Amino acid sequence: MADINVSAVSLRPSEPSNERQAGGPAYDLIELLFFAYRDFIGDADERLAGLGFGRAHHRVLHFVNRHPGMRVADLLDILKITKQSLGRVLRDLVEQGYVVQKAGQADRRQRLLHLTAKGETLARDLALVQTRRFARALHEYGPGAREAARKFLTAMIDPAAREEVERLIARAERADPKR
Amino acid sequence: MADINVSAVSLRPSEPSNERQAGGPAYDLIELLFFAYRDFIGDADERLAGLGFGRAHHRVLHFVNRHPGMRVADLLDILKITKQSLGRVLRDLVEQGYVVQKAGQADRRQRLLHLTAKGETLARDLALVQTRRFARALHEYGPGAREAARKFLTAMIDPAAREEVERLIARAERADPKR
DNA sequence: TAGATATGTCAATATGGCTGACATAAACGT
DNA sequence: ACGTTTATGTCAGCCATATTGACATATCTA
Repeated sequence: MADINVSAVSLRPSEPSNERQAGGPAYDLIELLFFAYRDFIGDADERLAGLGFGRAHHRVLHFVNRHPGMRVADLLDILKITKQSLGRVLRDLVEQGYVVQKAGQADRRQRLLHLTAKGETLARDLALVQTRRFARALHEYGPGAREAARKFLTAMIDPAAREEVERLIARAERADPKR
Repeated sequence: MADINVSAVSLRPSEPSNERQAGGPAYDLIELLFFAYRDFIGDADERLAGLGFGRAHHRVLHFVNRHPGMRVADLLDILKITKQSLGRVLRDLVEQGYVVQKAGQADRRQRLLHLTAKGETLARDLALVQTRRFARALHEYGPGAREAARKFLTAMIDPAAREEVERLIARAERADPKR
């Protein structure tokens, strides 16, 4: 592999040569993100497994909690899965009393999604263990750490999707400005 | 949900009240990490799909590339999957000439894993698109960004697993100090 | 030589994705 | 008012990737 660094991208162009080499794949970061996400997800996985739920259920709980009254189509857009895949987990969640669907008042074709009290409790529990992980990771950095993390994670998202995600978050925060 | 913030964790204890409320779930960060990881993984997914490979193949390629000569048992430990699950993807990769297995010289029961030139090329290609994403996300921060990201991601990993991951990365970097 | 270890493989099962086809109800446009 | 589009649901079947338990083989180790 003589050309190992040919198409390399400089990670820190402003840094000359002191620490580590700037070119070449950032294997360490790739690996760390892999493990970080594995454990981040693992927090919730344990709790969910006890209820017979999987990650698909978690994602639905999360987004419905965060955007109460969202349409099924919105959820499909966000999760980028098919109606059929969503249908299965949504049915589980409705049958077991975590989610309710209410017909839209303006457009009665819509089945607007809401969590029940039971669903909200679970969603919050799941979010809190994950929040605790973020809190621990950001603890030692200064006051700007949270904003920095937010900016960094945003920059990791596809430019095409970024705006949409930012709008999504802004909307949720407007709806619930307390947190 | 009267007790909504009871078990909340402060994200920025040093920050009084200026920006956002410190208590309560960090829904924004949770969501951003979800999308960031989705897109991060998506970079490689596209490339892999063209070859008929999935994420399982990618993980094997990555870790074998990073730790040449690793044992099957080591890989099972890292990936936390079963022998049977690994077996399938490993067979694919061997049959299609991305991975070779060499009997250990000390212990001939071992089937030490190596990438072929073809495998190395693919592994590097995959790593480079992901590196580019990191580079873009860290670009605007200063020279310390890479180390900060590394520290942050490390802190996101389970304390129990952290040491092992750090050892893993350190070992790989010792073996390939150039990058 | 008797275990223990490293690996491989078989059969069966579960989850969570997918596609394509089709159904229903409601809204919308002309 | 009728036809089309939209929002949703559902059926049947397929695929990838994970699981467990059992068992086989080769090799090392005491």
